Amino acid sequence: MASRSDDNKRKVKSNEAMKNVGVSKGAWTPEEDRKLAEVIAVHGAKKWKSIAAKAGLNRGGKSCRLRWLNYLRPNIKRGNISEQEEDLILRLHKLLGNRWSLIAGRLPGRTDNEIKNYWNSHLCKKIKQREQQSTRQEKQRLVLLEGANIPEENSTEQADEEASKEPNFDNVNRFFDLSIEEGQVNLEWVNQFLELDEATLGLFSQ
DNA sequence: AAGGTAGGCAACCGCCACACG
DNA sequence: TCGTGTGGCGGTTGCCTACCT
Repeated sequence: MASRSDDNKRKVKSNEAMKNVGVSKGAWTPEEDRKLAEVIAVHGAKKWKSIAAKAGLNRGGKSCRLRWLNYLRPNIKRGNISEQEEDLILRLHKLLGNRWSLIAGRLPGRTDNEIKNYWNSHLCKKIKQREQQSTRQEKQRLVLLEGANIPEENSTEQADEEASKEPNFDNVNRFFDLSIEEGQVNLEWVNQFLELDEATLGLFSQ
């Protein structure tokens, strides 16, 4: 049974579709890429709706923007994400969560879309494997502690509570505020936040 | 060789924030 | 101050390809 919100979504969707009547969708052709790049070379990458019109493209402004940012933009790197980049993505994701554009901002030549895709197709699995492994290790540890009757230093509940804490976005926002000179920001907390133990990192270098 | 399946990735969708008149 | 248009973002979809049976 479809919910009311589902119905609303469908209505919105059909309205969107009506707005886009006559607008091309799907994969971009080399010809479209060429036209888009030419117009941006002349007029710059702003006012995407007018860029689409000037290029004579039957595309929406959003589509043009996405194509430019994710594919046509100069100095863009594609594929072959290095171990260093992967490590940085993992650390930044731990710090920021799914704020892909911010993460991409710290990886020159990489796009938010690429990083998001890479995360969803590669790193997500690694994280799950890591979690399963650490759960197993924790269970083994508890069994051993129980057998030896040793009191725990830190309960799993406390650990879970720590892990579920929201990142401090005030600090995060300051870190990514490029208007602030680096020297003015105390980066000590970043170092603390990004410190992963060697065992954790070791799992990703295997 | 043909059909099925899973993974990767480009592109789209919908929401939100902001600029501008 | 309000309404509208546009751009930016994260989530999601769907196509293509490689691999498996």
